[in-house]
Amino acid sequence: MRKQPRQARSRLMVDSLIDATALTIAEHGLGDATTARIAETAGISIGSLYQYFDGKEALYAALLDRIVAQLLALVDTRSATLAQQPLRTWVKDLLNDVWDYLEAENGLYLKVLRNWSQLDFMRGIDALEQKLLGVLSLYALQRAPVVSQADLPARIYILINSVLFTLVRYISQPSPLVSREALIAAFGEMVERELG
Amino acid sequence: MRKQPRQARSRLMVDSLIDATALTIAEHGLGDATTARIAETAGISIGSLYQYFDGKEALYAALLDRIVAQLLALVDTRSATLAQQPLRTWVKDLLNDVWDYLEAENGLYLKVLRNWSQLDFMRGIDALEQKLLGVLSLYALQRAPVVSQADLPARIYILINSVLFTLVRYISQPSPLVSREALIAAFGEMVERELG
Amino acid sequence: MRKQPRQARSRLMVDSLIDATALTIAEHGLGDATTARIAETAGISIGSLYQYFDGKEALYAALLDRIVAQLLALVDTRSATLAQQPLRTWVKDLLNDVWDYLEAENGLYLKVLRNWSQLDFMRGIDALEQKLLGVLSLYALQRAPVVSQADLPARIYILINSVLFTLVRYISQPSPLVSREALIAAFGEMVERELG
Amino acid sequence: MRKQPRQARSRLMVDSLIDATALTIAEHGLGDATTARIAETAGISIGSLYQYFDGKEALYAALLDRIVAQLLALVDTRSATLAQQPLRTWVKDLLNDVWDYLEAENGLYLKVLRNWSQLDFMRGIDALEQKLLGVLSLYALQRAPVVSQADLPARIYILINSVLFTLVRYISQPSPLVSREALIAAFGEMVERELG
DNA sequence: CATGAATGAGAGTTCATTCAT
DNA sequence: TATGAATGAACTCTCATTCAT
Repeated sequence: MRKQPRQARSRLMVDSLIDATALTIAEHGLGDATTARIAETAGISIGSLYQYFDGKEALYAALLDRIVAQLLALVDTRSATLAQQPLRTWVKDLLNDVWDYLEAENGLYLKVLRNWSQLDFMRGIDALEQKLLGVLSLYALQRAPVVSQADLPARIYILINSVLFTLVRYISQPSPLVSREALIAAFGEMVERELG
Repeated sequence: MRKQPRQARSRLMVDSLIDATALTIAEHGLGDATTARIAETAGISIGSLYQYFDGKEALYAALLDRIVAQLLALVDTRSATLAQQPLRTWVKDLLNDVWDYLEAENGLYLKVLRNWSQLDFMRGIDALEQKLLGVLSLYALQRAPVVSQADLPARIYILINSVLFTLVRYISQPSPLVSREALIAAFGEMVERELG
Repeated sequence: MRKQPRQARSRLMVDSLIDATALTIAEHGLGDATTARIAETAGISIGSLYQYFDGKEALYAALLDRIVAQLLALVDTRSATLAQQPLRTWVKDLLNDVWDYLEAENGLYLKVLRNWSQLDFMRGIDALEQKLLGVLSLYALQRAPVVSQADLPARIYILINSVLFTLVRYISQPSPLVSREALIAAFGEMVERELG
Repeated sequence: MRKQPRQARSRLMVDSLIDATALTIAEHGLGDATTARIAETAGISIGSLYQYFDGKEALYAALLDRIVAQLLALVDTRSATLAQQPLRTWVKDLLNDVWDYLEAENGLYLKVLRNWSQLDFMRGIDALEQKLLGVLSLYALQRAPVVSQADLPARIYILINSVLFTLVRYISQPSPLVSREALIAAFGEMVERELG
């Protein structure tokens, strides 16, 4: 990033450009998301775009960062209530949060994610994985400190990836064989079974 | 495909071009896989490339088709032995097959898959999903015909997607927390638990 | 031309290729008349095309030659009767011949001529002009040997060009203001007035 | 036209590109008038060319429009004096104007017109025909309101086309049999005879 | 003689990026 | 700081022509 957006105006500009990037990718696809279109969507000139971002790649990185940050925030918000309810319920609530996030604004972020390559998608999931690993490990320790924790990370790893990828896949391309409720319920049980 | 030149030569050319497409994507990424580079990798002229394929998109589609076909073949080959061994073992064997396939030739197909956008990746998985749904449904019916089959498709859907995406993710970017054996074993158990 | 088409087979081939050239230009326009399409229309391979013609330009030249030759033949055929009827009638008959020729086979040659550039069109008209100049000069000399012949060539030049270009224009893009009969009649009178 | 950049600069650019298009066609012929050559002749980059025109066809259309507009302007300018002189003189003056226009700048526009296909050439002549039809019809009505006007449009149609096409042909490829003066004089008389 | 696969120069066009204003 | 005209490398794709079979 070329400048530190310390000023309010800068922050607005940067946010507006990331918004525009998401909108443009969602509407035209990653391949046809030109800098010109992004700048136009943001309502600024191409020249200005380059004052806030080093180029297209920086824009994409910032968008991915934002999505990850927002997903992390969802987990953070839910974390507080983990101790007060069954794991299954907590998972369901969290998944509903994520679902709502992905479907918000006409599925804006979902469309972005669908255009993303596996490569970058996976890269972005790292942080999310770390966060959930922390939250769930703590939970497991408190509830069942006796359980051998040797394979706990492995289980959590599998669960997180399974749930996340399958969720994105389902929302993108829902199967007529499964309802949203059934999917979320199944995930809730699966997590509880593995960690409970 | 534009032409059907003399059978044998043609198939060789077509195969060689699909190979070249995979190699080029693996090496340069999808965005920098130009027709010129693909033709060069195949050792032919651009003009010839266009005698066998209508363009870049046709090349990509053919590559995806080939990968899906080969994955389907793996499942088909394993299908025969499903009745003769525990589901858990069968799943492990199949996953090892897939794993080997994805790692073959320096991870060629894995690299291709990583560069693929979520969108197209999912599209290609459809056929695989159908096939496994058939195989596993039959198995479940024969083993436990009593079990309520209402949510069987849902369970299979979740399992297939969970396993497949997580597998690609892990092979692409292995976690130090989980070993290959642990992952495969965990999947084997997960499948058996859900369908057994 | 690469070979002297002395043999019957060769003549057939050459004619067939010129036919194909005309058909292709008429259907696709000059810009999209590729050698591949011409060869395909002629029902032979591209390789064979190059055995009979040096290339695209040679093909075009041959087509133009044919059209000019056929127009010349029309004049020749009519020449015989010039002495036996009023000039006006003779002109009308000739123009009807030309008109029919241009409209024959779905306006094949007309379409070709419309796609031709002014440049080549004019080049081809030269021979026609010479021929008509000869025929009409002779006529004028015999009928009115007294008339000062100083500006006879000029008049004939103007008449031929006026009639020919306007004819092609009208057949290509008929004006609702003028009927075919009116146009031909007007030309007949114009010629008679100038040379009579 | 893709953009309307700051008025003055834009018009200059657009005009300069149309100039360059004419020059390039005149020098290399229509078939070899590539966008690269046009941009080079205009002294700008290809990218800039595409900021002002949608492509080659748009450039050609603009050039044809300009030529037609300039020919129309010649007629307009001369129209004022039609009532004050013999028709024959007026026609001669107008033809001299057109002649000078076509020969200006080393015959630039003449060369362009020669390279044009009959098809497009005719299309462009439409407007000219309409204009002259108006001017001459008015003249004919005022001078000889008694004359049956039924075939006036037909006569004018023939005259305009005859004169225009023959003029272009002659300037392109002058006949040694006819002088410029003789040609123009002959046209003057022909028009007067038909409409006088 | 006939074939048609192979060639590759060259076409039109796009777009990330720069920089004078 | 904002602008957007200018750039030109790079892209996809075409097609006249050749030549081994």
